[in-house]
Amino acid sequence: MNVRQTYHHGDLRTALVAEGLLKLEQAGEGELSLRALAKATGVSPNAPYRHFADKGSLMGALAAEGFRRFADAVTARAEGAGSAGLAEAIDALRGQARAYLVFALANPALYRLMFSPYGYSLHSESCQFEAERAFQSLVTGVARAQANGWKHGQDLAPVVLFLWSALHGWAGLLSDNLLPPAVQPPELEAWLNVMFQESSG
Amino acid sequence: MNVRQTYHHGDLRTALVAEGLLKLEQAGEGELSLRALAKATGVSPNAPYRHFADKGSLMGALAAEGFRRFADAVTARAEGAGSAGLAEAIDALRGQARAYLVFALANPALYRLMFSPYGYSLHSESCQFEAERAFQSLVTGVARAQANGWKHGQDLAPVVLFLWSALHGWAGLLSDNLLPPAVQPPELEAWLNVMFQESSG
DNA sequence: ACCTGAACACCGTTCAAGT
DNA sequence: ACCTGAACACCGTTCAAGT
Repeated sequence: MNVRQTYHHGDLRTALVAEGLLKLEQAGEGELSLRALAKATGVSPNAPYRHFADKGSLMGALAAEGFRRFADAVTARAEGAGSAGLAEAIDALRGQARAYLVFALANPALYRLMFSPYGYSLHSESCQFEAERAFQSLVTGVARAQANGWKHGQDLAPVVLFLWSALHGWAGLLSDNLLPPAVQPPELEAWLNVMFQESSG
Repeated sequence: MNVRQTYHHGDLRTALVAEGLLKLEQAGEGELSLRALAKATGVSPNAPYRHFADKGSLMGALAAEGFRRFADAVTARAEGAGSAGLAEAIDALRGQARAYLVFALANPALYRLMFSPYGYSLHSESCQFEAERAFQSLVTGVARAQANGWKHGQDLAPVVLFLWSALHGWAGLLSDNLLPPAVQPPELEAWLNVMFQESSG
């Protein structure tokens, strides 16, 4: 993007990350190459290697920024609720679930990168930290709901991991376009009801 | 693998698919290149193009074989149960869920390919057909459980898609190694209990 | 009809060299 | 310390040519 006059870029690292986040949602992860990113920031094909050990590290930096925003989005919804009762605890947890899916569906390529099987997040300490922050926020939300009687009598861990599975799975099925052609996706609230509403309603 | 004496291979298409399925679980999707596959079957780099339009079509053929096995695994568990009652209906559905996860965790790279965001399954009609077969089996299972009172009062579609989300998500979280380092995955049955067991148990 | 060989435009990555 | 240029070993894909 930038045409550069000086020999040194100035802040190539930041520029690469910014350009990467941009291109990610425009073109998808498959199109995201080191060389193209270098070209877009007006720099030679191997200049990125002064700032990142390899492509995986650059991807890790993008994922880290993703996890930062993601953790903010998921924890923001958890603040409001005290321990007032079952309805409030479930409402708060439901809000977190909603925030999770809204983020994933608004940033599908970034979400995919964050949870990619290639383990980019292992390249970045801050990934681990931010991912843990988001996860703990879910744990807290579930624990509060359970303390008020929701899914009573089950261990905390399986309930948290089941809820996370459902969120992760729905994010993937929708944003990867995996539903059979004839299937109309339900409203988000109807989908959430399966987890959070009494079945007799 | 094969050293060939004749100019024509004989059944290159089958050989490529077989070799592909082998390499997939050995090396993962990232390592699966057209050229390497051609080399492994003892054929020139572009011989595959006589049998597949492009790499996506070859991947589609692998995914198709995956969906065939997958649909078999998931439907096999659905046969046994008549409409004897709630416990039997839930047991049957739970069996399908178990079969789903056992398949996904036994063939992680194949499962990933089948549900990859790159839409390989769109290249193959048989993918769509077999995927639909597996999906309908889930729909039937959920409908039978609902007819017996499970998740009563909710629409069929959201319940099916919620269950599928949870299965798809758990398969991904486990096989892509996405759990935070400190988190011990629960037993499969404990995880299934969150969906299928009364919370007061 | 099926396969080979050479070529093209891309990759990630490395190494010597420039400022 | 940061960047360039040329090179290497890979890709997917195409096109002319061989059997």
